[in-house]
Amino acid sequence: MPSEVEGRLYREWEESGAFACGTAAAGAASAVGGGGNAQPYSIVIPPPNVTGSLHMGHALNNTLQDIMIRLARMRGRDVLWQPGMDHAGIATQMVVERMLEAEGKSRQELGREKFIERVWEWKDESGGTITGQLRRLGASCDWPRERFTMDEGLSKAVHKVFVELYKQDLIYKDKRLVNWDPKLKTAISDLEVQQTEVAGHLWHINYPLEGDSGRFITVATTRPETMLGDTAIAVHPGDERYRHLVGTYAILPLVGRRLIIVADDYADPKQGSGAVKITPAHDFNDFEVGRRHDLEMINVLDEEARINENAPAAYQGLDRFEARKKILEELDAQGLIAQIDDHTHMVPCGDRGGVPIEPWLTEQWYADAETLAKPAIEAVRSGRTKFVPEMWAKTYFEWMENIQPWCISRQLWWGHQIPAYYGPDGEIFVEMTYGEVQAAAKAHYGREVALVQDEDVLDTWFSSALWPLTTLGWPEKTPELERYYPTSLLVTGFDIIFFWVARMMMFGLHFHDDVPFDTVYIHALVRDAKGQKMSKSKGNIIDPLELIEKYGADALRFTLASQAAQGRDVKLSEQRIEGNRNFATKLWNAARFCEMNGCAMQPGFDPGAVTGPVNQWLVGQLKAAQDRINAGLDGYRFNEAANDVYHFVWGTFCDWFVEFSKPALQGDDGPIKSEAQATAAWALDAILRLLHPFMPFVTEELWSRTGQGEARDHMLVRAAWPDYGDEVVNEDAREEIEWVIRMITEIRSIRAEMNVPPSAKIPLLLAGASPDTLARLERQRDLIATLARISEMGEQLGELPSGSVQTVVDEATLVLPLADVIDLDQERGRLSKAVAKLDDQIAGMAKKLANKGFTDKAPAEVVAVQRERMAEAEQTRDKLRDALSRF
RNA sequence: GGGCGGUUAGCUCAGCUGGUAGAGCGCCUCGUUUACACCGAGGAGGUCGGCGGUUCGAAACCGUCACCGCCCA
Repeated sequence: MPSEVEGRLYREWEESGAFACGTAAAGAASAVGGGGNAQPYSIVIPPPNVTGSLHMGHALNNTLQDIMIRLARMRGRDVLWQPGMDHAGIATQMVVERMLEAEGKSRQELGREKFIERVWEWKDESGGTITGQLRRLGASCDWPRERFTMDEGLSKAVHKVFVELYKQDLIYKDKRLVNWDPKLKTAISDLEVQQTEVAGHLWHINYPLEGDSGRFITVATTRPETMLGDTAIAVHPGDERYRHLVGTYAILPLVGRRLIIVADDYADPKQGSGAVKITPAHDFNDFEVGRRHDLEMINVLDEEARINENAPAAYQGLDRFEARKKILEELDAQGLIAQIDDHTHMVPCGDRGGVPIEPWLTEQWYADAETLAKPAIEAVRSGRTKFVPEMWAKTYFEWMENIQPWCISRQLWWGHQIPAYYGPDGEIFVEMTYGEVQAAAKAHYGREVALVQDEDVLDTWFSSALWPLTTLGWPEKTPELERYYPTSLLVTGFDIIFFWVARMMMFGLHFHDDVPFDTVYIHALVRDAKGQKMSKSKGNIIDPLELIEKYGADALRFTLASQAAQGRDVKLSEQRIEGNRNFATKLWNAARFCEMNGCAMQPGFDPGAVTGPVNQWLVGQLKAAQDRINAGLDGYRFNEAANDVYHFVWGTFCDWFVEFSKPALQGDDGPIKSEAQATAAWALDAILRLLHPFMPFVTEELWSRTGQGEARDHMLVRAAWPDYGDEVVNEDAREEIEWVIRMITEIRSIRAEMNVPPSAKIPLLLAGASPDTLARLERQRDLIATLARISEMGEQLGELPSGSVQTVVDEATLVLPLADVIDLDQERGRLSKAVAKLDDQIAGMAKKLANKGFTDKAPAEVVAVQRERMAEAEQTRDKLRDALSRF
């Protein structure tokens, strides 16, 4: 479908208010007794970064959300899909800084205020990119409700949350080691640190023992430069080699500081020499050792990870890696390097800046995650919020139960500035308004004093943690909050369970006393066709917009949905998208066929009242497909639902029903023809509905084109989801048509194997057929004749003609007199092969049935089915053997 | 080191609560017919990673090993 059509349809949807919450589907309204009482169904979008553009992960994520949203809308629910964007502190600031850099400027030159203005300009400029792209994908968000994490209302909510948590002692300031990104010059949380494997070295360094310069204690390190901050050496308390040294001192080379040798469990006797240097200000483990032994903490790095004034002058100002080099040279010159091993180890790197982070001693703001996590853990344990697939709950628990204090301050400019003010002596004042801050300060000091606001901003995730609340208007008691919270579903990737899902759970429960969502559906990663993670450096990024351009949004959506099996990554190949584009084309052509044959929707058409077996069969098949699609979507098994609709449309409707109906449709006017037309139109209509959540564009376009005569009074997006009950199913028709399909398939197979030219019509005779079968044959002879290219057909009485090909369908033997075309040897081979195969099967089944354990213990119906199958197989085998014996 | 996934047709993967395997693509053969060659018909192709166990019965459940991947240290 050309993209202009998609664009036009999207505009029509949007302009008609089809995506607005607060109204139930027009078509479904009657079914639920009026839109006003419709049950709410809500999803908040994972807010994309303002500077972002649509990547494959977004495409998958939003396709799945849109499928559920459109489904709910058609089911008559009052649907809200809440859109919006995230200010994405670090990421956005980096983008703008890079732009400044290109202009030869820096943010420091610009100053904070001007810089933020600049970021807002950039936000206004690029912020609409991704929402435009989401529209291209077909995402049916309630756009007028779009929010941004730095909107006034949302910022006020963030402020309120900070103040309340502060007053509840759940936010506090602390001086401890943080993950410091020396490139971005900010603290980051544990989650933003990525462990990267690096092939490095393990240097064994001799530290002279005090008072005995000829003797050494050897320590091993991967980071020699940190030795400048060493304040102790630790050995294991049980380590006999060093017991006598505990409490004595070593001398730090290059610096000359006395290092006490302490006994601590942290030292692993099996690791290296068993003695480990302790740098409390630059290593998380050493920090703990330092606390236990009351060691001095010497910070030797500045904010850009250069050696600072606490180190010997020779090293000051050197970058950490230059310092390492120089230190090693110097140690080597002094003969203090005992050994160098190649050593592969993990180096912590900032996920944004990409450079190794430094554990650095600074004062930062922390949230007491442990306290906040408790109710959030309980809510998942008790099932108030369910994870799908369930496995992810384990991941959630694992992290939540070992949660660390959450560092929420960032040394950035773009974000929510921390609403804490400092008095002249550093006293902290945190209040809702500046007036209250001033009042509190005055009360504290007894006079007006100058106050300074904290320079730092909050972690981006602090505000997105409030997303389900704030987008609905919290802290105001809005009708939306009342109606749509808790939301029905959250759809997101596993990579942000910790960053986002967990924190929304904490804040939702803490501030609104309820979980933010009923169900959390976690989808997989989209990889390339080879299963590789897509990344810029690998150059294997597939751009969803290019694919949409090339194959249409429907094809991309359908492909993503059909590949979204739970618990497995999506491997996206263009070939598959092409195949699904073909599927859309197939549907288009089928609709065209219906149109050409005058298939128009009949007002008041009752699918349960059709009389033709083909029509009855189709109705039943559609109802079965509807049930499977419902089951798939209700269980979030998108792949199953997609495959079910695919097979119904292509396999059942196009391949069989359309072919079956051709004689009627192309025949004379009359009740048979008009029922075929009405049934086809009805089925196509139901197909458009069932397929709409997956392929909204092509279905909407066809819907508008198939309204013949009678104008559609609403668009498909607002139509009712099919909901047929068992009363439309006709079992007799199903059996009869399935038999016809078996007959045709069998004859076609024989024809192909016997190389009967497709143009040749051949006669068909049935031997040993029951009266029921003969009656069926009579009723369905036209279908069989047309689709299997049969000239004449009838019952075979008496002796079977020689030189005929025989095969078996149920109890009947099909006799195809093909004396002139068959190759006797070939036919003999075919029959023997078939007989041998059946013999094998029969032997297996006989063995099973002879097993007393099976007949006694297996459920009766399983045994019965087995007996039946065996009898059928035997019957078929005997008939084929009989045919073989005639050669 | 701890945890979690995966291993099924040439490729990519389905197979939900155990009853002897499916799809798409690819491949081979054929192609009459005004919906569609982005198509139709037919076909080939699998000891369901190895071993052991539970069971009347295991691709599915349990154990174990091998290999691959992810997360956390």
